[in-house]
Order: sequence, then structure tokens, then C-alpha cells
Amino acid sequence: MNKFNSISAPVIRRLPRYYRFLGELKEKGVTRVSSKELSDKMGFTASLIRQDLNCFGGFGQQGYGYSVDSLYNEIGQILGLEHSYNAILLGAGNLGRAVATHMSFEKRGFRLTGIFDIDESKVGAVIRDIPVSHMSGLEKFCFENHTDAAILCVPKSAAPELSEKLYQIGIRNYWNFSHYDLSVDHDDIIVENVHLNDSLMILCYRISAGEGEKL
Amino acid sequence: MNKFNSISAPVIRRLPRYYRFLGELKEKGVTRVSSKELSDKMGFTASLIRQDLNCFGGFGQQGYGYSVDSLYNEIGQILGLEHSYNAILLGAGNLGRAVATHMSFEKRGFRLTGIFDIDESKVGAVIRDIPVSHMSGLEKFCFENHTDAAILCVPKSAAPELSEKLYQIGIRNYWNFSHYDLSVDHDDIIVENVHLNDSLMILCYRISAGEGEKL
DNA sequence: TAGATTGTTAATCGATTAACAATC
DNA sequence: TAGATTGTTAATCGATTAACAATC
Repeated sequence: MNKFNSISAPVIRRLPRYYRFLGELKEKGVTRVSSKELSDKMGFTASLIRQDLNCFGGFGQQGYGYSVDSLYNEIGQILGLEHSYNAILLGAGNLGRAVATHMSFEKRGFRLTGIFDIDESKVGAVIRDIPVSHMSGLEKFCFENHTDAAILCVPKSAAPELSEKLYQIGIRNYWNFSHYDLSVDHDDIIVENVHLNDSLMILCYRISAGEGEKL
Repeated sequence: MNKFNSISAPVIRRLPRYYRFLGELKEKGVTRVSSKELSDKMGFTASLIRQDLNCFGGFGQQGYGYSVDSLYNEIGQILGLEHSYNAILLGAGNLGRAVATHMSFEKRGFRLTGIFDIDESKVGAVIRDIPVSHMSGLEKFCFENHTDAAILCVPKSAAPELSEKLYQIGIRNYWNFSHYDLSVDHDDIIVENVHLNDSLMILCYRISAGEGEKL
């Protein structure tokens, strides 16, 4: 419950995109940028960009534009990337392993502290310096190691029971790759869903509908 | 360019969710459902549900509700899941392998026909009955095998050049896991993005902002 | 028939765009 | 100073919700 509480969802969803484009400009050595230039690059209107950025404060300078470097940093701060939230991964199958090895958690405000699977044959394998533990040790682990968030890479069938367990343990933040809708059971949790099936079906729809525009 | 051309993006993005919940009801043996019941389950208002479904036709029956089975089938049809679009996977790293092994392409309107990687050491490996080919054979493959869509699981740095090549070959539909913005270069393509970094940063923001509501 | 629930129109709400005064 | 570009208010647009007549 801080000062950003009232920021609307569409604005928040655009922040990572700003962050990405500003990062690219930064790498190229660009030091200043106007909302008009960002607009051309990113495909948002300049007006929208100014509105969005102004939700958080006047980062620009009239007649000049925005400093790429400081705007990049500001957005990083707004996103909270300086945090280091402890996250555990549930499910060390293909998807879980890919997520564990593929993501730069440290650059996104997280730290991967534990990996759990129910399959004995996976226990002991080491992914990114972290050994896979058996699910039975989950409770003890969370008791001994403060855990901020859980990454759910388990099959849909395993999700209801597991998520209830995680909730009982006290975890309230979830990055959810399972196709189960966590928010059905509790409404005092934060869930960010990655529904790959849904995404693929939307692509299918758009191809089928012969639609060429962006969605 | 068909009759669904005018359906708005928010409606389309909700369709897979309807499909998912109706599938669950179907499995449970439920045969009819009212917009009110769906509303309670899914967290959309009953009004929104009726509006959404009516974009595509009057599937319901006044005083009765909707037939779970036929509504499920209708939405499947609207999504175009009966298609079998040929898709190739570019990049056989952790993420690519996870996507290849994890997804039920056939249930979502696709068929995985080829896997390509630039890394010689990955060539020859077999993922889901499909051998990984070297990227150099991409053009020939697409020439000989009709290809509808490309799944991009390559690093951001490789994406601009590769996507340009794919565009030249004639591919216009993309499921994009790379962090590169494909739509920057061409606007006559369909891109469905899965930006895992963005998703993780949004979770970080929401935890940091202490926001408990759904986004 | 009476009750229930849709399909659909109208009202509201919120997000985006346009415009422009402030100011660097 | 003059030109450029922001911050911010007002106008527009679109999506969601509410209401209710149609009808099963």
C-alpha cells in the first residue's frame, strides 16, 4: 500500500516495455529522447507516453525531453527491480528447468532460492547451482528460509492442492505457469499468470480470422 | 478477413479462458450453465459474459442458459482449433525444448513440423519425434514443407536477423518468446508475444506496490 | 402459465487521444 | 529570445455494467 497504489493496470503493463526500449537506447549511447521519438519507436502515442510517465512524477524537461539514463533508472525503481525477493520453483520438468535456467531473476527483482519436485528421479539434480529437493521438504524449507514468492511449473492437476499448501505456508505471491486459476480460491494473493495455452490459442484465432493488425 | 474481423481484442483474449472453464465443466459432467453461474466461477460479470458470447451468435437459450457442450465446441470453432497449422520452432535451447515438449499443439490448432538451431552440438537431437536441424537448412525446409507459423525461442540478439529471414521466406505468423519486438520491422505480420521478463517484472512491481488486487 | 435467463439497448465508467498553456 | 517539448486539462473513444424487454 504505497503511493503507486492507484496506478491502473494498463499503465503498469506498459512499464516493462518502456524499460526495455529505454535499455536499448541506453546501450546505443542515446542520452535524451522525446515522447515523440519514443512514440515512433514503440508504437504508443506520444500523448499516452507522457500520461503514463506522469503517473509517477515529472521525469521530463520541457523543451528538452527525457534523459534516457535517469528515466531508465526511474522506471526500474518504480518496478521495484532493486528488490531481491526470494522465490522458490515448484516443478522441475521441462518448463520448470527452462524457467530456472533461462531467466535473469537478479535483474528482475528476484532470487531463486529453492527448487522442488514430487518426482524422486528428479531430486538431486542441480539446476543453476540449486539442487532439486523433494516436495516433502517444502514446509521445512520455507520455515527456515524466508520465501516471498512461488513459481508454479506443475501440471494443472497438481496445482489446486499445491497452491493450497503454499497458501497455508504463507506465500501470497505467485508466478503461475500452471493452467489452474489460482485466484479462484483466494483473493488476497498476487498472481501473475503465464498461460501458454491461452497465448497459443489466441495466435490460432488471429491466424484463422485472417487478422493482420496488432492485438 | 472473415466475419469475426471486428471482434475487439479484449473479447478475443477472454475466449481461451471461457474455453478452459467450459472444458472443466464438461469434464465434471455439467450439461448446462447460466451466465450467472459462469460469472461466479470465472470472476467476470454475467453481463460481460453475455455480451462476449453474443459477438459470435446467440448460443444461449432464454430461461435456460447455455449448453456446456455446444458452447465449448462453438468457442473451439471460433478460436479455429480445428486447424492444423504447420509451425516450426527456432531455437532448441532450454526454452525451446520446454515449449516443444510441454505444449499440446494438436489441441490448439497447430502441428510442430520442424526444429532448428544454429548450434551444431544441438543438431541431431530428437525432441518429440522431431530431429533438430541446423539453421542453414531452414530455407530449403520451408520451400519443401508449407509452413504457417514460426515459434521464436532464440536470444534477443539473434531475433532481428532471423525474423527478417523468416519474413523473406514468407512466414507471417509468429509466436514470439524472444525479447525482440518483431512488429517494429513489419506491420503485416501477426505476432503473439510471450515476454517472460515483462511478466516477471510486473509481478515484482505488484509485490513492491503491496497491491493485493488482481491486475 | 410463471420463472428464469438470454439478447440487446442504454448508461456508466475508464482509458486514450488531442490540445494547449507552462516553461525549459 | 524563439523553438521545442513537457505536464495537464478537456474531448473522444471504447469497453464494461446495468437494465429490461423478449422468449424459452
